[in-house]
Amino acid sequence: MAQNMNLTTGIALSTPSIRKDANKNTLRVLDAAKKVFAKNGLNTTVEDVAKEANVGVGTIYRRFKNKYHLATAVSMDIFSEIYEEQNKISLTNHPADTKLELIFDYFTMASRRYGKIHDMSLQLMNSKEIGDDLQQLVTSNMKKIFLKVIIQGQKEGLFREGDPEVFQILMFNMVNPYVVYQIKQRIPMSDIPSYLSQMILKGLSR
Amino acid sequence: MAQNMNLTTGIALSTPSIRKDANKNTLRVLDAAKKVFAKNGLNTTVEDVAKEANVGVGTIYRRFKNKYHLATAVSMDIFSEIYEEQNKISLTNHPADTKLELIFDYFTMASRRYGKIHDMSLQLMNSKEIGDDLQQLVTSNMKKIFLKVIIQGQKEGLFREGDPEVFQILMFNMVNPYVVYQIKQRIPMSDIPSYLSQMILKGLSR
Amino acid sequence: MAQNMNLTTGIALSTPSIRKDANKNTLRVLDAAKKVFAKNGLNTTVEDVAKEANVGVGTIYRRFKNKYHLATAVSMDIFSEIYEEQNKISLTNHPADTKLELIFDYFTMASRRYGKIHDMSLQLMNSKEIGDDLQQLVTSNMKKIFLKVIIQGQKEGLFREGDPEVFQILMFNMVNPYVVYQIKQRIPMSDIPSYLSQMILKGLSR
Amino acid sequence: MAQNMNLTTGIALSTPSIRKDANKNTLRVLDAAKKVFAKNGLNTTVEDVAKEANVGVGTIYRRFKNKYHLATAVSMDIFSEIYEEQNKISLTNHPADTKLELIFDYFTMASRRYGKIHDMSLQLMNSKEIGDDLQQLVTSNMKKIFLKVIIQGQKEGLFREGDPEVFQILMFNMVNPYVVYQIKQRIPMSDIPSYLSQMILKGLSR
DNA sequence: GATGAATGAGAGTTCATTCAT
DNA sequence: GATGAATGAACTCTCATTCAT
Repeated sequence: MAQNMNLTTGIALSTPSIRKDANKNTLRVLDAAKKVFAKNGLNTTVEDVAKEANVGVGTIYRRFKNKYHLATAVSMDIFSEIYEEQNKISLTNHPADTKLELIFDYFTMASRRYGKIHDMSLQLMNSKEIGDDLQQLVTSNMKKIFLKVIIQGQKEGLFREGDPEVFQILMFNMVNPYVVYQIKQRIPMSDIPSYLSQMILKGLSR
Repeated sequence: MAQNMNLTTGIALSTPSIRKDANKNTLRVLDAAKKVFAKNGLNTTVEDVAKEANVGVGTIYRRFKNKYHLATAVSMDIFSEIYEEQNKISLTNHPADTKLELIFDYFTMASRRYGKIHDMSLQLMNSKEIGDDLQQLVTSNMKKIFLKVIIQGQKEGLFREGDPEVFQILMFNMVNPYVVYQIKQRIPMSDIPSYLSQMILKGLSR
Repeated sequence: MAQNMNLTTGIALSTPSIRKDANKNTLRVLDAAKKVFAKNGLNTTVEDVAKEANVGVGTIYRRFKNKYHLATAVSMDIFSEIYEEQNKISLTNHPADTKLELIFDYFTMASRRYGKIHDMSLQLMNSKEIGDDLQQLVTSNMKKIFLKVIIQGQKEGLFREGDPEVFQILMFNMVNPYVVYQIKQRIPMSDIPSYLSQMILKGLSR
Repeated sequence: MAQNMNLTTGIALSTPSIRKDANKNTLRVLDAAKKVFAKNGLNTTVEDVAKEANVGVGTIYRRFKNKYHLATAVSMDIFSEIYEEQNKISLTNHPADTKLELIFDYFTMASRRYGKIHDMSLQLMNSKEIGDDLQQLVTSNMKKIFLKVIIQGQKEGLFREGDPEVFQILMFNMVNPYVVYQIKQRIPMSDIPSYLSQMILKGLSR
């Protein structure tokens, strides 16, 4: 339980989703925060969130220890969402390369939809003090999916040998807001996932 | 060739001065800024830089219009350094794949050495208002090298077809501080470049 | 009879005083600001005001967008007060010359009592960007009273012909802190209003 | 000598004009300062003046003790200029009312031409610490002319009785930048002096 | 529990003045 | 004498966090 203790007021999470057992106000705050963080990243002020959520700032601080915990919760919420979708994909019967293609397709879209949150999450994850829970979620859960598919691909003879964890890191980081932002100025959004997955699939191929 | 050879680029952003001692001070500020930005990224305060440089804050503002201009100058300085090295590599007679390997080797090392500056630079480049000069340097110069090598590789039949600019974006972003930070917790630093370049070379191969 | 009495029960202003529906703390800030601005004019620092009001600077910025808005509020508050008194006078049945005498009497006293605020207000009013509200109050309301009385006097045959607006400007500016400051070094304060009004009444007489 | 010691480096002034005996650089600074103070008032920075004068800031500080002494010198220079002209007028054979008209004519024009300097001068004169020299010039010299003409007028039976000094103060303050600024939005510049002098002549008349 | 006013540390920036060259 | 780089106190303004109601 301790390991999955969430960031708010100690509600244990049995799964990555913070939304379960969350009280109504927590959800309002979370959704509002998602909106404003997507727009402004970590520069968002707590008051902005409060306004968007139609609650007082005090309410936010009752639910979340501080601004960074809130930001982390938002990140976790979104990554949970992505995780669940990707998990579904990983459980299908497709070959590894198809799975990766689908996974990237979804990831790219999400990365775009959530604006500066992806970026923000990376910042949080790399700031030792507060990034642990997020680290946990992404590492333990999300990355496991990438890993599973990579290993599957290696077994299927589709991907070359090499440390699957490192491959996973490369892939995970290949789709980031900067990449999406820059590529979309060259080619249509809809083509981005295919470029990405081809690059990765080729990169992994023997 | 000396450590300060390439500082001209960063200095271009500063208020030029006829006096030798003034420029010397600009270098002191720039070097100090490099140090503290590497450690703290954009969260660095101007006073931190001043302390590190043993100058008053006013001196910094005499040289650089504001904090972001200073940060940009630092970024440009470092990217210039990287650029020059990569340019040398690109001018050799190696085949495209070897060149990329060497380029990534150097890039990875630099990315690691300069800590949060790489990250900071990405932030700056993607913040329209202040990132223009940096954009310019990286886009016009550095990326051109990637581009040249990619096109060379395509001509040599080593790399597959596709928009070279997009490939270049993918490659450019593939080596970033998060990747390096995470990978180095799995494998020895010295192995990172080879993983990266293999991934990319494969990714580009026909 | 308290200082604020007339603000709640007095004649309604079309440009309302900020004191209405202002909460307790806003009034504390406003009163403190009045005190220190009277002493130091626009050189006053926000922290000075905060200290005098026994509140944090943040409180001031919560109430007033910036220092100039605060200064404007102070000016408006004082001019509102003066306006109300002058308005009362203008509504009496006295002949125009008597009215002017009374109006100037009050104006002179107020100008003296509020020290550098009168001067500050002039500065604010003539600084296009921030002086609009103040401009509005003074122009639309206060000056109208002068105007009304001047026109009345012209009708009564007491004052000579000429653009009443220009007369009004001359009168409005004739009573200013510099004048009062200098005259009071020559003659007793109590004699100042009579000198002023005689000068003006003569100046207007046919 | 002490009484007329000027503000710069102790050069004694035999007349109100600071320009006499002033070295070349002092004049350059003075003229530059006149230009920028006219535009920006006391907000002008010393560096602005230095740039306009094409000298270093150090040179300014060699010539003038500090910024306020420079501002005072500028004010004195301009008032000296006005003084000299008014003095000429006062020495003619016109009756007092004509003289006043001419004096005001010139004063109004000068007030307009020198932009924010008039305002600045008033500020300086009323700031006990630094305004003494200026006070001196204006009081001892300039105001004497007003005074002389007023007394002449009283003798000629043109003006009513009353403390001439107070009249002089009223007149001196009646022409100020705010008045001119506001009136010129109502009537043509060329009409302003006549309005002013009529107001004053009437105001003084018996 | 909810609110949002109050707090005040802290950041960026300016500029009068000094002083080494 | 002249220069202008350096200084740092001072100022404005922001915003995460607290706490009385």
